[in-house]
Amino acid sequence: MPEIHVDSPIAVPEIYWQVALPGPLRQLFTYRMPADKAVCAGMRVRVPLGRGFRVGVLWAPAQASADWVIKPIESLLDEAPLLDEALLACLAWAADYYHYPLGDTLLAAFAPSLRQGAPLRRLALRLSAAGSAAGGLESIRGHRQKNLMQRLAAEPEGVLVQQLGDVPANVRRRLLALGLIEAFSLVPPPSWPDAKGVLCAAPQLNAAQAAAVRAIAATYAEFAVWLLEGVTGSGKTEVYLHLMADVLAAGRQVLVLVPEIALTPQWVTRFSGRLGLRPAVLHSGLPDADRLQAWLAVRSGLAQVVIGTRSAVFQPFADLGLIVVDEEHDASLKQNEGFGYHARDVAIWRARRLAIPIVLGSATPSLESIRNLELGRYRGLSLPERAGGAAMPKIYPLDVRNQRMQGGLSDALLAAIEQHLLVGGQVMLYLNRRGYAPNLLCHACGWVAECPHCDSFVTWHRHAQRLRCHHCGYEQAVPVHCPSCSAALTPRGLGTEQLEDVLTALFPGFGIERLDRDALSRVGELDRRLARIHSGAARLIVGTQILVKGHDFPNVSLVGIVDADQALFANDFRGAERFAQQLIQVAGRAGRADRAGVVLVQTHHPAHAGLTQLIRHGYGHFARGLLRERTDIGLPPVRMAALIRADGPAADAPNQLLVAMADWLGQTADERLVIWGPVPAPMARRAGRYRYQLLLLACDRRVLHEALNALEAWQGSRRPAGIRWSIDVDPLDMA
DNA sequence: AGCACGCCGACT
DNA sequence: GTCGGCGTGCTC
Repeated sequence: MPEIHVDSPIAVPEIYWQVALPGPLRQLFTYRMPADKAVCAGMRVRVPLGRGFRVGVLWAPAQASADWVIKPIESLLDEAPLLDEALLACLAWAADYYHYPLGDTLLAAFAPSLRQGAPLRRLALRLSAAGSAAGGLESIRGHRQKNLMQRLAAEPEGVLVQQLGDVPANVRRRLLALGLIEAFSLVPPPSWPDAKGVLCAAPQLNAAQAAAVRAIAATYAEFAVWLLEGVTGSGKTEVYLHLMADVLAAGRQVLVLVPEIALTPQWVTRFSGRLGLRPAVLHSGLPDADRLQAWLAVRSGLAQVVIGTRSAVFQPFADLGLIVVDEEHDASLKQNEGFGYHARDVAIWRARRLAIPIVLGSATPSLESIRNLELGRYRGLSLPERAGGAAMPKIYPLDVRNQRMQGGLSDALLAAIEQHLLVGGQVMLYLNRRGYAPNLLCHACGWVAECPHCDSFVTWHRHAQRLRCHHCGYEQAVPVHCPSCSAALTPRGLGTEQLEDVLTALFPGFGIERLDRDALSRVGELDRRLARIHSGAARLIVGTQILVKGHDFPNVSLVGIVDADQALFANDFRGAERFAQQLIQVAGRAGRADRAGVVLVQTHHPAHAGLTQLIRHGYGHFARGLLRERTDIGLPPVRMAALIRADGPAADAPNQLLVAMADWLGQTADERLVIWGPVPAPMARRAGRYRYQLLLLACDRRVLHEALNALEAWQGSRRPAGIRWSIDVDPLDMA
C-alpha cells in the first residue's frame, strides 16, 4: 500500500516512539502514532518491519528523524503497560549487563502467548436488549439455545466464548443472528484457584533456625542479601516457610527460585499444605495456557507465591516482598547459550530495586556468594546442625587401587552395601554416567564407536538398543560387528544401566530403582519411582546428578560414590568446586533420620589433597581455600569474566575471528583487560561445528563491559559468513 | 532473526 | 532456456 502523506492543518499531530523488537536487532526502531493515543513504555505494539510485522515493546519517546521514513505503528496491543517501571528497569539492566538484545530481553518477561501478540481482550457474549426483554423464550426451539440464553441471563457481565466450550458455534451464531445476544470484548479478570488439601502445622524451629528467621525478619522493609549456609538436612525450607508466612500475612508476594521444579514435586505440596494457598509453579514444561494464567495471576497479585526455575525471576509481581533462591550454587540458574542471565543475580537486582530482602540458601554456597559475604555485601547466617538432632554423615575415601572390582564396585563397597541392606537400610549409589557403557570397543583392533558430529564417543544404551551421543542427540543402531575388522564388540566402562544390572544380580530381591534422565523421560515416572523408594519396595537406588537435587530419602544409610576420579581432575577451573558441591550434596542424602549415614567414595587417589581437605574440614573451609587460590591466579569471582564463543562449520574461521578480536582488543581496550586465548572449546567439535573461545578478565566490571560494548560495535560492521559468535558474561561453564 | 535481492549448476 | 542454491544486506 502506498504511503499517502497529507500536509493538512487538520491532520492529527503525531508522536514518535522507539520500539524494541525481537531478534538480534541491536538498535531501537522509531515509529509514529497519533498523539491522542495514551501510551507509555512497556506497552506492546504491532509494527511493520520490512515486509512483515513484528510484536515489539514501546521503549522511549523519540524525535522525528530525517534519516529514514518513519512508519506508523500498525496497532497498539495493550491499553495499559503490562510491565511496571521497576521490572522494565530490571530488564534494561539485564540486557545491558548480559549483552543481549533489548527486544528479546523484554519479550522474555512476557508469557509466551503475549510474546506472540495475543491481546488481553477476549471475545465474550451477553444478552442483548432484545434478548433481555424477550423473557419467556417461547420463540426459541432448541434446548441448547435455551440453555445458553439462561446461562447468559444469569451472568449479566457476560461470558467469555472460550468458557463456552460445550456450546456449539452454530448455536451461538443462530442467537446472534436473531439479535437476542451480542458479542463484545472484555479483559477477563485474572483468577487463581485456592489450595486443596489440609493445612499442616509448622514444626518447632531449632535455635539456629529461629535465629535466622529473626535476623531476616528484621529486614523485611529493606534491601538485604542473606546467605543462608545450612548443612544438608538442616531445615532451610522451614526457615523459608516461616519468612514466607510473615510476608504473605502482610499481603505481599514471594518468589522462590529452585534449580529444577519438575524434580521436586514435594515442594509444591509442602508449600500449599503449610501456607494454605496454591503456589504458581513455573517451569519450561508448562503449557502456554497455564503460563498465561499464572502470569496474569501473578501480575494481579492473586497468585501470592511463585515457585519456579530461572525464568520465573522475570514474573511481573504486583507487590513482591521476599525472594528466596534455593540451592543458589546450582549451575542451572544460569544458561550458557541464548539469554545467559544468572537468575540469582537478576533476583538480587530486583530485590535492591524493590528494597526487599533476598535469601540465598545452600549447603554448598558458590564461591561468588562466599566472596560477597567476605566483602560485606551479603549478610551471613548458618544452620550448622541437622534439624531433629540427626547426625551428619561420615565420609570415607575408599582406596580401590589393586582391589578386585565387580561391575565397578570394590569388595569393600559391596560388603558395606550388603551390611546396610541386611539391617534394613537403603543404599544409594551415585554414578554420573547414564547408559549401559560409555564406550563400545573392538577388542581386536581398537576401534571405538564415535559420534560423527562431535569429538566424543557414543554411549551404549543397552535397553534401548541404541548408541547415543550425549552432546548432540545423535543416535544409531548398535553394530553387531566391528565395522573395521568384523570382530565382536565389547562394552568398556560403567554406566547407570549396567550398574543396575550388576546390582540386580548381586543383591536379588532387594528392589532397585534407577533415577537418571533416561528413566525419567516419561511424565509421572519420577513420582512412581520415588513412591517405590519411599515405601521401601526398592532398597537400592542408582542414579546420576538427579539424585543430588534435594530429594529426601530418609532411610538411606549408605551412599556410595562409584567413581570420584573423573571429577577429581576436571579440565575447567571450576572443577574442584563443582566436585565438592556434588560430593557434599550426594553425601547429604544419607542418614537424615535417626541414624548417622556413611558415605564411601571410591577413588584411585585416596590421598588427593582436595578430597582429603574436603572430608577433613568440610565444604566451608574447602571453598574458602579455593577462593584464596582464585585470588592468587586472578580468576572469577575475584576478577570479572566474559567468554566470547565462536563456532562454525570449519575449524579455521571461528578461530581466526577470535584471533582478530583478541588482537583488536589488545590494541584498543583498557590495558587492565586481560585476554586469554583464543583456545579450542573443551569439546572442540560439537554437533558438527568447530568451537573456540576467548576469555576476557578484568578486576573492574566497567573495563570488561566497555570492552564488550566496543567489541559489539566493531564486529557489527563486519560479520563473517557462517560464523556465530556470542558473549557469555559471568560464564559458569567453560564448555 | 526474517526476507529480500543477486549471481552460478541440473532440469521440464 | 528456467528453477533454485544460499551469500550479503537491510529492516524505523
